[in-house]
Amino acid sequence: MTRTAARDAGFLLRNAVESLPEGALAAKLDTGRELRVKLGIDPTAPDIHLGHAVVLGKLREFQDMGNRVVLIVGDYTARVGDPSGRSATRPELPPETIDRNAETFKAQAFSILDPERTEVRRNGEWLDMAMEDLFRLARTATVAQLLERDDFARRYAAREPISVLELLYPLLQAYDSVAVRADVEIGGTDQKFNLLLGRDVQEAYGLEPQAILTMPILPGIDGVRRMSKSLDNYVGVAEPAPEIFGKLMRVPDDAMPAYYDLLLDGEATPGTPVEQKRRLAHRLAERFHGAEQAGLAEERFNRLHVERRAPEEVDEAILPEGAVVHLPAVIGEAFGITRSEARRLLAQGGVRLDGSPVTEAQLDLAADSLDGAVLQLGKRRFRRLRRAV
RNA sequence: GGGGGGAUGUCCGAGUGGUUAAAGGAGACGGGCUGUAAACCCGUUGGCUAUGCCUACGCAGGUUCGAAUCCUGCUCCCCCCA
Repeated sequence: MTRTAARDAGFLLRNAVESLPEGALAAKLDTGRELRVKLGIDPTAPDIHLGHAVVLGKLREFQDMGNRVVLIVGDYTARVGDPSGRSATRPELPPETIDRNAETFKAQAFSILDPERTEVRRNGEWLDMAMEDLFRLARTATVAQLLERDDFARRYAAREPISVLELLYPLLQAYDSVAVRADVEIGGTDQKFNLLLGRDVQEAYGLEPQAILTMPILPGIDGVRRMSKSLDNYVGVAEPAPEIFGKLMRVPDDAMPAYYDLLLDGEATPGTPVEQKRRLAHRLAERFHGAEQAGLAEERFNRLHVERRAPEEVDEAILPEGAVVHLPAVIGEAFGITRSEARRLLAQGGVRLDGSPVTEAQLDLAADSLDGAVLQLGKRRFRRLRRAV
């Protein structure tokens, strides 16, 4: 074993959960050849978020050591739905949605990965196989083995439905490893079972089994559950800088260390919690949008939440026609909420016009008086009103 | 093939003929406070041409003055036996 290989392996493992089998990763690195490091992502939602960024960041490290990343866009497996960590069967997605997501996904992934050392593949290339080939694949595992998996075991015990299709999912993912001849496969800890199964299946197909590497799961901005689009607790890497900044400012204080560990490489975190969080928000906004945008995002945040003023740039909303307009209707139109919601917000003092709270008594207003005014909903939703032309 | 259980609002989950737009919780939103869109406290949470009206408890019918609650058919799900 060369010292470089051992050192690289140590570096790669520093913030990982585990790599199996023991020593396999170092041995692969020791071969000195360009390794094929696989990551599969199902484009069930269009955006890459910080949870993905953790794993993609790890792949980038592999690339920087001269290895090749094989990014598998699971256009085919997305139609099955990964049951990992799920308590229920996923809804089916129409193929057009999957295609669209896949494209956005690829583009966003390159904000982290080095395109020169990345091979992007869609697993529809090989998973759209003949029944005969599926038989061969299906023979490589038993039902008992598949039911070993945590989530299956739990759902089975709780008498919740598990479709045969879902049961098949891990095998399909495993077959990806065969198809691309992966040397290493990366995933979150929730992927451990699938990753390990990849080894068995590769062996069954006469290939050298991959080493696996699992990364911790990044908590979402609720600080509790995993970051995920469907739980709506995510920060997308393609979101505007002010969104990234603001969302990160609301992660609970005690979830901050996880973010620092996994996204900022365990960088030291001096200062009070607010200062730490500001730095976290700034650094990540900067990573995806550059220093200037990050600075502007922070200024905007200060303006909104420290100084309590409207931002400089406010989207416009057109007033309904007529000399007199009904405020709930204006609010509803401008922010895309129902009029009933607008009325409730009014009742709760959540609506301001040019900074002053609006009371329920003033529901019908002259359109002229509203032209150019800034309508505010809560602390952070603003629209500048314009008369209909 | 036989038997049993279930489907409730964004989600989970009460409710078995009448103050039920439907308990409770989660989430979300608003307000207060502040060190942040943290924490904590309070409130709101179907829609609307709004002191009222409309829609809603898997789907379609029916019984009744009145149904989420009873009956019939259908769809889907779960369990047990074979």
